[in-house]
Amino acid sequence: MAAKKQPEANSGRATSYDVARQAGVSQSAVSRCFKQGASVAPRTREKILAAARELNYYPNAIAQGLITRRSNLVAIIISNLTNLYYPEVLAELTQRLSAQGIRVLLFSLAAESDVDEVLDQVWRYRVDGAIVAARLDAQQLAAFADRGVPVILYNRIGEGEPVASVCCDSVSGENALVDALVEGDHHVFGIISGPADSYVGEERVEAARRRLHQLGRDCQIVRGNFDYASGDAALKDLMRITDQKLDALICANDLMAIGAIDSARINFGIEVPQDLSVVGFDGVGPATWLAYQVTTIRQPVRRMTEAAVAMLIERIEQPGLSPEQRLFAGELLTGSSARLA
Amino acid sequence: MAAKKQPEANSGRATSYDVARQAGVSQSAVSRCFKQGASVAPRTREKILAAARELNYYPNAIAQGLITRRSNLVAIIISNLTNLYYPEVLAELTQRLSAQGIRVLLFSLAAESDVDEVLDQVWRYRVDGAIVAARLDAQQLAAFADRGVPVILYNRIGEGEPVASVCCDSVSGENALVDALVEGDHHVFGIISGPADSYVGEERVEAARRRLHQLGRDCQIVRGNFDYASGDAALKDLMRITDQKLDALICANDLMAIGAIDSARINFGIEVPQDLSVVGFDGVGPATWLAYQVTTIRQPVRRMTEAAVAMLIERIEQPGLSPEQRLFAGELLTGSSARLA
DNA sequence: AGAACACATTGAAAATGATTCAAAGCGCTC
DNA sequence: GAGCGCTTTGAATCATTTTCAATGTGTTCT
Repeated sequence: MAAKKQPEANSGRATSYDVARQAGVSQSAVSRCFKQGASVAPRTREKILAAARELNYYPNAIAQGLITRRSNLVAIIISNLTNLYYPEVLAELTQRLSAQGIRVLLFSLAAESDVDEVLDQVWRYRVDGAIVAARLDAQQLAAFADRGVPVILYNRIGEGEPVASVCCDSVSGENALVDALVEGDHHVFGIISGPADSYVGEERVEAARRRLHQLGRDCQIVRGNFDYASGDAALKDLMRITDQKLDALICANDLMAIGAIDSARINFGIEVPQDLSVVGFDGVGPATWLAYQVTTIRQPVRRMTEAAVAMLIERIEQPGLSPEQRLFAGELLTGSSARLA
Repeated sequence: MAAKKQPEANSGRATSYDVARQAGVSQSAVSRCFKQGASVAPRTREKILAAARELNYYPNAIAQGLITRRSNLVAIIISNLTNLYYPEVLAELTQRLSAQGIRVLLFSLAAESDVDEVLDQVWRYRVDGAIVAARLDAQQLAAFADRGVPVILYNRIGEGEPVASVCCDSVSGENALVDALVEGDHHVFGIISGPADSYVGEERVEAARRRLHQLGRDCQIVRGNFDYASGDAALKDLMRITDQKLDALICANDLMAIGAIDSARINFGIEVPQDLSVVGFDGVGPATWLAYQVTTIRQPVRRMTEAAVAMLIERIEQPGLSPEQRLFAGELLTGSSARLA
């Protein structure tokens, strides 16, 4: 007796048959007992639950998934987790999905080109849906559509194909930033872009450039890659190639804005915002740190993730739903990294 | 003909039976064809692969998991994703596990007390193993052991139970920091701790306190909670309660060190490191930013994640393995936030 | 009271999509 | 034609859901 360790007869974990035997009912009764809204007599239910507790029984989600064709798994495909903006998004998404009884299968890409390799795994696991914050080409989007796996794109829209998406509006955000800078009487503009393959990066830069153009301002664009070091490097580039004295710097995200601010202050002895105004995008944690207080656009992460999860679940439950695109306006955060009117 | 959209006959995705029919072989042949090292004649393999390609067939990992009792899923349970240190760890872990053909089921906890709720799901999905960077009590650890699910604790050790773990050595790290500060002729020490329920937080503070004591130095400890704002707040507390002029500040992580540095400089006009030396722990991204260059202990994230994944896979494959504890020494990063000898 | 009926419970069995083992098939050689 | 590999097939298995028919239970009507 004392020698026997595991409570269930078999070596492994208990199955619904074990519970059924223990409770003296049929296996299907056990199944119904764990299913919401199935008809089981109160007395039977109690017996079964007692047996289940005793045997430490937990329904096998794998077997459930096989028969119901619902894995209750959602793939989250995210390109660079290290970007300070994404951890917050990821945490929000997983917690919200969890609350809906959905599990997250995480795919973190080192490079965008890995996406095909992870898709292979996405298909194999028969996920119910996917939230993607990485670049998908038309063919990959079509693959999702063919398989009837709903996708929500996060901060990007389907290029070519119509796909459901949740985005923070780059255009209105950059407009607000540019307008504020122009009203603040800035004249020589620089832009630090994101990496070439970044959707939001290109979108933000293009929006800023266009608005500047509308307002009769010219600008110098240099490429960054969203990280701190590239903000520093890009500022150095700008200082080298700009003949007039740089006045205002628009960065495609906060991290580069911070890199540029540090670089200006420390490498060039430029006062921010007195001599140079710097604005970013995202509203990540460090943007609000005392040393920076970046003037930026804060993405409404909570509302966006909430929308993404809600839209995904809707589409899992009603496959035919139209590819709605939800655009959220960011909030202009007036920090002290820019001299505004 | 043109009206027929999906290549497979059924509505959904193709199964091995569909492929078998298409290729004119038995279903088990298809199975073997997708299994590494099974014997299939070259001609048959080709026929099958062609059929599979045509039908867009991907083996159903759910069904595989059911029969093989290997889900190829590993749970990663992580307490606060927003701590700047964890995204890097998470990205490394998922990529390394991916490379080994293992998928990540992510559980992100808002509070440590949620752990029981996610464990329920962990059991249901029959994960092959788990990597946990959250507090597990003896009972929860026992539950893993009972089910034969190997666990690797990340940056914490099993309290009571012996469990496999991968840690960065707090003691040697804090010793190095304290020694450097003492040699740098500091006298009035402050410590900002982590939240009460943080394992590493307590460990680091205790190690620092003990070393200071050994060297005949006293210290004032105030509580923080690992985030930037709490570094600021804790510094304010310290300034209020310390009667002598604070000389050296030891923070349980970099984020609080950065908060304290900003607060000292901006709220109190204290020069860092001239008037106050600040040290942290982790070696996260912002620690190396130009504005901070925190003197800290950098955790060898790559080696640690590599070890965690390797240990986990070993234990999945050989269930009996002993609960090894691997301790990694961090590297002292001599920044410019502390005045050292 | 007894029959008829609605209705909640229950259990047997099929189905889900793979792996795997024993047994049969096939192409050779001797 | 027996013997020997290598392939291939058929059947059993994994743990669940779900359908369908059967059983029981209580209510109402005559």
